[in-house]
Amino acid sequence: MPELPEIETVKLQLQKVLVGQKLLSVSDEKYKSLKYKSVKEIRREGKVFLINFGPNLDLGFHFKMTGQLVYGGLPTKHTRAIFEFTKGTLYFNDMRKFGWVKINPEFTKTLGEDALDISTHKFLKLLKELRKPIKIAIMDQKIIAGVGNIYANDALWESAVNPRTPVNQLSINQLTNLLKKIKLVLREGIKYGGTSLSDYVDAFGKNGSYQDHIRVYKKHGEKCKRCKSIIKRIVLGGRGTYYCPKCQI
DNA sequence: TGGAATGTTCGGCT
DNA sequence: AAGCCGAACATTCC
Repeated sequence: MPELPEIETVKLQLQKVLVGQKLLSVSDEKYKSLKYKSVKEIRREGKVFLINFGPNLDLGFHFKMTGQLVYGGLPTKHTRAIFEFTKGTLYFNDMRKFGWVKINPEFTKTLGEDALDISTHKFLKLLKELRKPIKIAIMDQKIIAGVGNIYANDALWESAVNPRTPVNQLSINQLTNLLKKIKLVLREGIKYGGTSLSDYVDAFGKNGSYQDHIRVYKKHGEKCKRCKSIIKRIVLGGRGTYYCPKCQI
């Protein structure tokens, strides 16, 4: 469950059911130090999901491409870790095995400020000297944390900026507006419970519905919702990139 | 069959 | 230094 809105959706759901519960059993020895401890807090840092069991004791999950964190039900063919709490069981499923589950992951220390929280001032300061394409910059987790391919494509379409434009060629106004649009599409993603195009399901195994509101991601060959030109696909930084060649200059 | 897939990291080249 | 590219991770789907 890849990007910020999907992790945030799971976070909001599990906050309601997991806080206060005691961890009774774990599927792997490496998590045994958490046994019989209670969940103090659930939080999200960028695309990382964290369960806190006390001072400096977090269980962190990264879903990478196909991870799922499902509360209740039964294990599946792709279940990689199981955490049994007093009132229910949490399954970490990951078909492609790129994801990870770690105690106190160091990875979170490398993350930039959260995409939903970063100020315009800080965003401009971090970006304005860069010469790399704007899409690469906003997906760089060390710069801002949480934006992945779907929402990066859609935010760039919303702000009418070409994904390939070098950051230092964008005006202050364009960058300011882009940050607004990044936050807008992320909030919309959360509102719709995330994007379920392939593997993502929420903490109760249900699909999100942002896929019904996507602007350009994977829409190549279709008409732009703004100007009716045909959406184009290119590859940028090794990732599929979708944009309107007419209104995203 | 080949290519692509919501993420991240690493090595190598310019 | 900064940026770019391809490969790697493992698996499925079209």
